[in-house]
Amino acid sequence: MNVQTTSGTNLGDQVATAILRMIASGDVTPGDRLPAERRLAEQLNVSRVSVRAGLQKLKAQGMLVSVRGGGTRVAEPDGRNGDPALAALVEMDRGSLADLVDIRAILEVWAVRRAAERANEDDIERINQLIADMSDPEQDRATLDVDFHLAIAKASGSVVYRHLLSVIRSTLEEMLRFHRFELFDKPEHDVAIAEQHKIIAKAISDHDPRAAENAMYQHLEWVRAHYILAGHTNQPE
Amino acid sequence: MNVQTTSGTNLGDQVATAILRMIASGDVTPGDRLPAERRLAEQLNVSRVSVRAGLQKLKAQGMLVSVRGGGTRVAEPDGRNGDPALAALVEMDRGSLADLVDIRAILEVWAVRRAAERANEDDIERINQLIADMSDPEQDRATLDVDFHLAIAKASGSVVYRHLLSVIRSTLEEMLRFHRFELFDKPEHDVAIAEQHKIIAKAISDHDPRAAENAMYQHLEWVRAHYILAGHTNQPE
DNA sequence: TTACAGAATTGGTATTACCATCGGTCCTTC
DNA sequence: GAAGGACCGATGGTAATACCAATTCTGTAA
Repeated sequence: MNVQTTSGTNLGDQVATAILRMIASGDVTPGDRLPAERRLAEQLNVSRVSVRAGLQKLKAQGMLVSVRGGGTRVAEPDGRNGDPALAALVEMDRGSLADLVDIRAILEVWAVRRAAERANEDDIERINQLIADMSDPEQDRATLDVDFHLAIAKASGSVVYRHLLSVIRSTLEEMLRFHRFELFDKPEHDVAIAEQHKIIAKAISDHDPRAAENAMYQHLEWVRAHYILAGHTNQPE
Repeated sequence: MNVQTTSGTNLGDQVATAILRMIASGDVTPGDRLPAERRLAEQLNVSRVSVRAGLQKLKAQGMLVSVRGGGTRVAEPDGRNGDPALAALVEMDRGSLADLVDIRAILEVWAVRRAAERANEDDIERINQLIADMSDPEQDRATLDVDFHLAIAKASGSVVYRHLLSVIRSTLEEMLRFHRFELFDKPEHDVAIAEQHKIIAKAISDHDPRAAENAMYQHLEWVRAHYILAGHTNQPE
């Protein structure tokens, strides 16, 4: 096979699109190991240098993972890393942190409406299971909270949303961690949050988009008021 | 200088962080040309292969731009290209194209509300100027339409929003172009769109967030009905 | 001063070689 | 027969060298 059939200016990019095609066409699925570099070089009729250039491009985007001696595999769609450019922007302009929280909120509201519309039995079961787990004092609250929102993301049935959310979420977490925001975990808050989560879960189970949207909005407003931006204004320092 | 001082497992990543440091410290600013690959290899005491690996990582993230014979430069924070991972997702699941349009819509609604709240004199003047230009048959409609939305993005005063929008927009355009969607440019549509734009512009000028939000929502619904998804369902082919 | 030709610089590709790590095979041992 | 370990091949990572293609710089001539 000759790689020249693909468009692009340099060979590395052409190799990247060739690999991308393999993934898009389903020849290799997440978790699969793709052909060795030397073999790819032979198949695509380019040098190993160019193959590595193409692979490195995809690895930098988090689509592939290589391990020395073990091969190169297609990464799971989850666990994508954040957008470095976005992180840089937020870093340069601290005020935009509030915007990021804001935008994430409207995306979550959108997602929960979709989830109420499209959620299947498995999704609903998963969500209700998480709600039940929250009554268990043994479980870790923070993890359950994240899982709850991830379950909604999955129930929304939109890979695009899941991707955008993961990008925003990781950037958000990175920034919050970097600036040492304290997320005071008061026990009385858990009760309120658990109650809000229950309302959201019920709306999804009932397939009531309007109610779900509303409940999520209320929840996020509550969280914003009590946690992240408590005492912080929107002004750049 | 020895690059071993930086953390990381492979040399390419260490080179990348070294370059990142140069940018972060202000040694090189956007637009500047950084040292040639051979020189970097010498300075960092690694081979040119490793230098290229590091540079390619940053280039894949859109932070650097190389031109054969011209050198490698730090990219401007604006003009970032889209998210390849997002494009790949949409490519794999054509149905998510509708989601992308949907999400862009709610982001635009959010932005126009912010614009109505925060727009300053310059922003409003710019927007009204574009509205005026739309009456000029000499001007290119498509360009003006894009500029109009960009002007609103700027007026929103959120760099985060501008970044996310540019990511989504470029992916959207890439997909639409790739699948050869026809954007029928009927003259009678121009009149309707111009009218909708005027309403949006007025709401921003009046600093009326509610009205702006509403007008933008109406506009995007109209566009969706008449253009992009006309005759296309949410089913993968 | 301007215009152009040529040299030097720079990123892109190919080839070759070797190292570090992982995976599976095969042999030993109990 | 099963368990453990040594071994060897495969694979990704790094290096050195050479050459190509495109750009940029430079010096000369008009």
